[in-house]
Amino acid sequence: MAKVFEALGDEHRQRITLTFEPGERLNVGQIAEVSTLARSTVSHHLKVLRESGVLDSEKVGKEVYFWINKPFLEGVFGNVNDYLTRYL
Amino acid sequence: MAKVFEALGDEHRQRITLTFEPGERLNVGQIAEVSTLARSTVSHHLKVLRESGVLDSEKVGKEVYFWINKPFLEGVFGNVNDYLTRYL
DNA sequence: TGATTATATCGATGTGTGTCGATATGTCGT
DNA sequence: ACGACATATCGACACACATCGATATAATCA
Repeated sequence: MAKVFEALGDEHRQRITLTFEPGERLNVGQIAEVSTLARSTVSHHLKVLRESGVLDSEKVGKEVYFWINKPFLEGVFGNVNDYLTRYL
Repeated sequence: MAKVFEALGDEHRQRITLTFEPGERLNVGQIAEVSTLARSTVSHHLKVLRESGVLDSEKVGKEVYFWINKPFLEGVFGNVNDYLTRYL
């Protein structure tokens, strides 16, 4: 959960995360297209986001598809909200 | 709101934030005592946290007291939760 | 098998930022 | 006014990390 803040603390990774529309799956190339960064750099950020749990990924053929790990994020930010509401 | 993630993306700033007990107000010295960092470094992190909105502060005499900006955080993470629930 | 495409990794570079000690600013008490 | 204390700012340094091009790995197709 500390890693989530660390991952989303980067401007580019925030932008990448918000690129996904509901239920959408995108591969590295598609994300790199709408980004100003090099493909290798995008690949690096996607790795960070996946390792933090924000994104999940699956290899399909030669492409790797990423998507928002919604259940995980709901859990994390649910905890944050619980903490805040308990915090009188 | 991007700044909140940026502020909480740092390990030390997370620790500082969690140091506060409900309703508690702490000055720089008190936080520096329970931290391994130098006072000037703690002061720097507190500045980042205040500028992001996570903390609020007030000068009382020669000391500056900080506390969790709970309404602000509730708003921010409320938005995050709204976004997640709308995100089917 | 060889060529092409998609992605990841590697190596190098530059920049940002965390860190500290020292100094400056501001406040209280004497 | 002066000294003591709390905090902020400054200057310098070190290190982490973002970035890129080039190379490596993997998969599809001819």
